[in-house]
Amino acid sequence: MSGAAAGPPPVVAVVGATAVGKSELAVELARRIRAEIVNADSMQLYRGMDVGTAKLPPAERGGIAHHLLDVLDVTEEASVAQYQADARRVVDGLLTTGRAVVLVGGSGLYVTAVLDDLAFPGTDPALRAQLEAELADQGAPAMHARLAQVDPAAAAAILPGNGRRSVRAIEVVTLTGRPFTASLPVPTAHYDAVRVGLRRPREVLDRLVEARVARMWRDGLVDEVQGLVVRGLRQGRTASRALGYAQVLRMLDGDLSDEEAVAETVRTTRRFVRRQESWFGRDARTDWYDAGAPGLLELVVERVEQASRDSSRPR
RNA sequence: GGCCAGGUAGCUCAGUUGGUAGAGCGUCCGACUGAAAAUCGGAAGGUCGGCGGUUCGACCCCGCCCCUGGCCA
Repeated sequence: MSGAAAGPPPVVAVVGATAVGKSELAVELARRIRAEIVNADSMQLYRGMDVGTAKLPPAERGGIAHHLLDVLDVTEEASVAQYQADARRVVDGLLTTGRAVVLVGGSGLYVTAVLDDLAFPGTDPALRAQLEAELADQGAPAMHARLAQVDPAAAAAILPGNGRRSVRAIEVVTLTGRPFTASLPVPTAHYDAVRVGLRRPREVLDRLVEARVARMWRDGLVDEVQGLVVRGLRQGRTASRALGYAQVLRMLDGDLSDEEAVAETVRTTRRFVRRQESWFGRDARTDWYDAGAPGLLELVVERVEQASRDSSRPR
């Protein structure tokens, strides 16, 4: 034991499906390792989207600074590339001042964008709009066929029915003159992070989701959405599609009854949970923990400290 | 007790000149580079209520029975 302050402060990522308990663990962990928290949840970026995103209320943040929460207006479009730049800036700033980081969130691509080396090719709003109009007009298979002509490899990796991805690929090829990387590369770490994955049995998670959605309704999600409509939620391309928000909007339009909106939100959230597990589950660098197990915090703290010792040890 | 309508995938239901069954949702699995709480794909799953009969062959036609709902007594 040669005292503290050997290696660089740790970067810890807490990942896992919705409602598994990431936010709470992140706060406890941050207190223990004297870290600050960086949000990696695409919808918690929005100001005013609190109830429906299960954003931790300030009173429950344990005095820990939370970064990249409430940084977007509901009318602004979220973007991974923008998020990546912001998050990297925040993380680098913290590390520079010797502060540890807990990155927490359920948006898989966002987490990857921060932690791994991933460069996003540019975008062009006008071109994008034009391609999207063509997609709406001609359909996904037509766009895919077009992609096949300019970038056969990308076309092979993108399914014909997926118009969105075909459009983006065509955009990138047109803009850069280079092929679009349609398959995720073998990850190269940008930060030497400890990845803490939280999981629970499906049946448990499904019940938690159900309970969470019911609580959101009780806690005033409908009022929250009505307030956000005034601030332009309907015009917000990304925000208006958030789970729960999209369903309440349809309810306000009379397309769904109250009960149907709740049921639909539960249904789509469960689907989302499965996608999250699919995304996070394949990263072999993640250490998985049963989120319901006693002593979870100690296990995770131990893991982080061990990682710190390893990285400060001369090689 | 009589009449009518039903009984097909976990759920809701399609399925006519009789040729061993489909959809949506759910479930499981997966893809994913500027909307990612988005977008898209694959798979599993059925003694077609039961037993007989007609037929080369029955989810389909005939008979009996069971179950559900409704109407009439």
